[in-house]
Amino acid sequence: MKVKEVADLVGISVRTLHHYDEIGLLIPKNTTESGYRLYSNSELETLQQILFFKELGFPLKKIKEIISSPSFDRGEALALHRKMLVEKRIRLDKMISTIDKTIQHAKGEIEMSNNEKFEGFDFSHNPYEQEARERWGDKAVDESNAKINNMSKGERKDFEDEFNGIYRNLAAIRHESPESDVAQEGIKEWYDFLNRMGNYSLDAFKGLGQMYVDDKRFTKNIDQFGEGLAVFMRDAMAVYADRNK
Amino acid sequence: MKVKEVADLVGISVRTLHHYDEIGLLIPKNTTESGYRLYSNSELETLQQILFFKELGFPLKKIKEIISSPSFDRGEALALHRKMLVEKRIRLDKMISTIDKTIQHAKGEIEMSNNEKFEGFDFSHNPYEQEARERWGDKAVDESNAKINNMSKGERKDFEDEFNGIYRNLAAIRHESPESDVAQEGIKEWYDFLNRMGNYSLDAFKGLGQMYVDDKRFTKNIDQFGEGLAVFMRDAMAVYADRNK
DNA sequence: ATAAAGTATCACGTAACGTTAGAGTCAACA
DNA sequence: TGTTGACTCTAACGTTACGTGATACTTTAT
Repeated sequence: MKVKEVADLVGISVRTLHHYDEIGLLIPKNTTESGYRLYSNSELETLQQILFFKELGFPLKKIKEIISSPSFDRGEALALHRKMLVEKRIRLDKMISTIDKTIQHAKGEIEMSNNEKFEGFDFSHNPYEQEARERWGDKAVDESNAKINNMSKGERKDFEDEFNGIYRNLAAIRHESPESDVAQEGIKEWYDFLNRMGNYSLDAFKGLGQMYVDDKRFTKNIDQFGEGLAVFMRDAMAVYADRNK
Repeated sequence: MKVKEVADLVGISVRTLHHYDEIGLLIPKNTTESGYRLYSNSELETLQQILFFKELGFPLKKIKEIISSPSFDRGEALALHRKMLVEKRIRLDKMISTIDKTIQHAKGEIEMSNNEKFEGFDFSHNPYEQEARERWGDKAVDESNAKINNMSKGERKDFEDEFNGIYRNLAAIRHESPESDVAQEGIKEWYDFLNRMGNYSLDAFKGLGQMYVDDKRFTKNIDQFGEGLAVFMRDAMAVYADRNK
């Protein structure tokens, strides 16, 4: 399919497709001899994913990261999309009921607090970030665990090997400065690994690091690999998060 | 209330409030001696309206026009908001069912056409424009009539006087060129008048003009004010629409 | 075969803020 | 009562996600 066909099908502009090509978000692999972009069926599916993420308020840069990640799992993404769309609908319902209340309020039928007037509006920045923050505490761990529990024995072994490998590596370099290249490379591995499990924003990642120190259960587990590793990781994770946002 | 209180309450940034002040969308009437912005309760309500319109995808410029219009009716706006939010929820439901289908499709359980893959995504530009387009045919007229029927006798008289005045003026200048200043000024009056009734986009306005000629019932009515007025209005309306978008 | 419609690549424009930067303000605490 | 620390101001440049031409080539329709 050529640009305009695609654009009309999904209700976006040709310029938008050009733009997605420019920034490397959706580059059609095929072109005619004359240089016309040709979109395959699979590229249409990717476009669908992109639009889902967009509807959920993700910036294009993030979308690119997500879908071009080798660990990107279409099925998982679809499930997440569904979940977030449902949440969005809940918010919409709240807004509708807020309007109904406001209409009554305008008629002088009921009282309304300032807080009530804005129910459903508190998208504090980004719904995804909100999700991420919810995952800070235990959710992320729970979800990771659930994922691990669903693995076959072989998969689990591979997983644990990789996990331990990263930790051992970090333990080995824990006396370096958290800003050093070697530390940042090690922590990047950790970040990438985590993002193959759950979905961590940089803020969430930073918060997670803080938790390694604040929550003694974590500290204890982590420091088994080497005394002071938790503190080192927290610092390196903070540096990593600040540098990459 | 001071900026940050407001910002935190509604979940937007302080910068956003500053911005709304800069562009004249929401200027707090009160300030402390030291120049701190102070938001009153009524300004909070205006902010609520602004955020509703924003959620519906209106650009700030349009929002400013709407809420600062002397004919802006809070009650009517709330009703419209409600309607559009419900529509948006319907679209969300479609997207959710599209996802469900896609998940099944991914499992190889069902077939899916390209069109199906994008159901719920066809926000061809702006949901508001869609509404406007729906109103082209008769809806606008119906709604205007409904509004007129709800008027008191005095109001209706004023309304008819203004209406007739505009038409008589247009009839008087119908031999000028549709591009002339005098024609464009006359047609602007008509556009403004209509927008005090319903809500016409420029495209809708242009389409309405075309209808004046296509639909003989309209032509007949309009030409009572002067032979050829319908055609003149259609042309002038098209020019006006094209120039102002 | 010639216009109309589609496509391509620059490249500048725009909307709605984000993000410093530098400086004044205010309540609270030592 | 001096000094933080949280908040506020204005000013101005940066950013995201395209919009909007301008100019030139290609394909489709008549």
